[in-house]
Amino acid sequence: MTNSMRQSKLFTKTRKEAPADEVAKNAELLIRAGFIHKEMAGVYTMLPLGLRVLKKIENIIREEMNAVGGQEVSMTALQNSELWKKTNRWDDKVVDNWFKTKLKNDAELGLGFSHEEPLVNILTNYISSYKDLPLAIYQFQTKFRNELRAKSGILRGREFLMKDMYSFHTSEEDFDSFYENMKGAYKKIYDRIGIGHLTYLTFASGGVFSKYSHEFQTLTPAGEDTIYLDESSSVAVNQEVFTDEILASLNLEKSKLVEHKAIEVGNIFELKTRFSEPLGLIFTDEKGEKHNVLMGCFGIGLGRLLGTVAEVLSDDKGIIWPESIAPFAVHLLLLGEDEDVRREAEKVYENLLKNNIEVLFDDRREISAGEKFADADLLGIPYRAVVSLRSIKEGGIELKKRIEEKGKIVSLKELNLEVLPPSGGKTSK
RNA sequence: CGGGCUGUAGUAUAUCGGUUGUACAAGUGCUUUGGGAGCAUUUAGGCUGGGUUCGACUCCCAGCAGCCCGACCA
Repeated sequence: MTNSMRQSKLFTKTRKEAPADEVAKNAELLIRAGFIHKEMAGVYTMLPLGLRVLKKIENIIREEMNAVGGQEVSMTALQNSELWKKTNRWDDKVVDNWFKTKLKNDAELGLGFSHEEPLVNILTNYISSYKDLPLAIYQFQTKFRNELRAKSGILRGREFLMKDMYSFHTSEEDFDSFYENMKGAYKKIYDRIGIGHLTYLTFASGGVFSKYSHEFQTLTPAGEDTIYLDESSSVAVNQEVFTDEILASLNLEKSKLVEHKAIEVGNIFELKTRFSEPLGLIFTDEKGEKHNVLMGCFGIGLGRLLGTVAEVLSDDKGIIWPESIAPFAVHLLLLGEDEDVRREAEKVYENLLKNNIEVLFDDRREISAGEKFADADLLGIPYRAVVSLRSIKEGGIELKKRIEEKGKIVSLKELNLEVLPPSGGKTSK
């Protein structure tokens, strides 16, 4: 990914009007700002700016997955139906959101909505002893889900990029300790992406695999889920398991819980031997006895995360990207047609480039100052640096944070110091 | 999948059973340049297929597409 870009060369353009066919704020803002393009209902293309954000989210997740010992792979979207028949997940009555297709010879294929089956199948080639375990394997991969109804803009699509990790263990104890590590890793991800303060660990239904699962839910009225939050302990319960029995088991008092709408931004759960058994993923222990491998599954939808940030971190003028995932660190604006001012702005641009600071340079001619400001607010890049006759007269560059009302005049040197990425916030061990 | 609503230019909208109007965007020229500029000029539109009618973008039917509510959602 290039470090910088001239806005005059960027093929996307901002729009003043919201698209008529989007009601969700996340899609409305992301489309107006030119981050995404709607291909059809629930299917969105990533444009240059959106892709930059997505890649940054991906890298944050990758760092945290590697920190807990994850090994990255990339599995196929096309799925062998035979494997899924062995686990009884091929039938449309069992999994109703399959996209299926056929080879020329009429053999049936699926487009993966999840990847337990192929990964377990791969590992039967490599795991035979307790010495081969534990393992945690993950990927960033496009998932296909034939949703009956796509909705909420980019939050619930039919095709989306997902990080899915699968873990493999010899014992419940080993699984449990890894599961706790993953809770921590997920928390770090949400903190680093800038929605940690709104995101809560939530008890949810366990579906067919186990009694409960855990979701990470980000509070916003735009959410599809309803959760009940205990603010003192920061623990929440999804409406789907909101029963007296479960509240009691979690030591939660019903009267203290507050109802919220929330977006599910992550889901972690235990698989036990649901897939290792039918697919024959077996290890031999120290005594020479054979057992099915125990598994866990850990998912995060990246597009949904991007949409959640747009939904939650925005104002009436546009998006407000956190520095950690902003498409660029600085939005440099050149105002006016004065040649000296232009030379000065070019100098600032070159200097930021040299210092490896990601900058989007609005060098466009024939665009009014007001329009450039409106664009800057809409795109939501954390720092706005203005070079104009006025800023030069006042002694330099006007630097303003997206979240602030007023800017200040800084020198080129001060600009570099100010916009350098924060040193903290990297992966902690 | 049940229910409801909607399809007019690249975008957002208006009117109309009888030559579709406007704004923004785009092109050209001039002016303007600190909060989505001005003047002039040009380009560009009725989802698809049937039906009713002298005549359909408008009414009717079907299809397709989109949105909303519900159901569903490892």
